[in-house]
Amino acid sequence: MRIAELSRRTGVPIPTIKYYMREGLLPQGERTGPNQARYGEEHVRRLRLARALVEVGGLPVASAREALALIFSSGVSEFDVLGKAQYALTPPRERAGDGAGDDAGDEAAAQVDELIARRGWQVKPGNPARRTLADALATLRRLGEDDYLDLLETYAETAEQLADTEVRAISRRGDLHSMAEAVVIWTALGDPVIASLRRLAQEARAARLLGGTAEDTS
Amino acid sequence: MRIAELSRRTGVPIPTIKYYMREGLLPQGERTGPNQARYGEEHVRRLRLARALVEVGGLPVASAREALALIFSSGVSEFDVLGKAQYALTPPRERAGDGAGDDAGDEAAAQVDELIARRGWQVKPGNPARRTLADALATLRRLGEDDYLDLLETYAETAEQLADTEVRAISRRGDLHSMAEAVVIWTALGDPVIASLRRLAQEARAARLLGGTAEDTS
DNA sequence: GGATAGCGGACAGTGTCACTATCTACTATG
DNA sequence: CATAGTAGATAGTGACACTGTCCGCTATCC
Repeated sequence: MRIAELSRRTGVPIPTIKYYMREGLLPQGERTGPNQARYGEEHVRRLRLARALVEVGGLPVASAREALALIFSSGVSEFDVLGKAQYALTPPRERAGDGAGDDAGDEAAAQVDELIARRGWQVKPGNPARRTLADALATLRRLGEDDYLDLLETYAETAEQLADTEVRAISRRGDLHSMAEAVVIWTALGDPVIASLRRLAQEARAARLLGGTAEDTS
Repeated sequence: MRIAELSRRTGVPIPTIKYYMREGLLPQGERTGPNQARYGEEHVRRLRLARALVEVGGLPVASAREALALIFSSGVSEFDVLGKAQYALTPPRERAGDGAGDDAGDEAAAQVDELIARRGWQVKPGNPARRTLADALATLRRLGEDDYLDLLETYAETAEQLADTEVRAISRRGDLHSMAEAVVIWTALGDPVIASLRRLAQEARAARLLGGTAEDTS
């Protein structure tokens, strides 16, 4: 198949496909001449995947490249697919702002460690989610929301349930490639799915508790 | 207080503060002369909030403005704080790509409606989370992950638990202003907190189930 | 009272990011 | 052999979130 068909089948404009190739999200097609190449089903799949990560998952192109490289490489064992995917999928974050004499950050980091230990979780010290979580907690604390501890407990409990179901579902996959793919897809797309469901459930619960009606306020 | 102190106390550079004022995230200070103004505690609080929404919550500046306007206005009843906050906090999304003969979108939208109905949730038809969720599900379907139904059920269940705890916590706040603030903060910052916890729990669960160790793979 | 630092406001500039457009030389196909 | 399509290179675009600079004025310290 040539590039026009690749574009038609995926809905991605040709210039964008070329851009993705330049950026390493897609490999070159099989060359048949100085200005001709052929693309196969793997290109279709990989392009769809790239599009999903960038558009729905909101990943930066560089992170999508990492994630795709992970999926379509052969050097991963099932023991570190997940870790590597998490590294690839977490866009780099700069150190959060250090105001004057601000120790909220350190306290939050300690709190994260404590939470992980208390739950009996085995988490690598380099997992970027530690940092993200600590940053968010530090911010919460700076905003005076220091009564977040019970909410955090609920969140952690909930996250455990999610992770349990997810890891079980993933481990049912046959081959390693399919597992890696599922890990990336669900890590990246699970976030918006969960966020949406949370909002929907919030509105429903609020309507019930506060007696609001289902009228549109727009 | 003058702008230098405002900057010092919040860690936000002066040019950025000026920019936020231009963009309506912060109101003008109380003028004391043609080129002098005074800022109060409310400015500090509002600036910290703005910063948190943009930096940690990842909101576009325009959405942060909406959310702040909601908090610091008086015309909201407790019945629609949540709905309005959700509208304000959901960055506008364009219609997802329509490839050739693609009905995954419609099917996904129907699936969302069905899920909401089955759960007995009362959700306004205009809630933007419907669209986000439908888009994500459609993408999943296009990627061939059509076995997501049981996972979705777990997610929905989980979201309900979260929402229950959250709405209860919010409704314990005294005044409406504090409620509005909490809704915005927790809606925006809850997402990264939950996402991080999910990743941490995933790694822990995976280590347990697949027998991975806690070595660093970096 | 004069030097210095800081201020508010306007406006232009910067860096990043994800594309998008154009051009050239070449190829496939009716 | 005319037309449409192609690969690859390079430059341009538009959105976004700042950031820098300048002006005329003010506050404050010696």
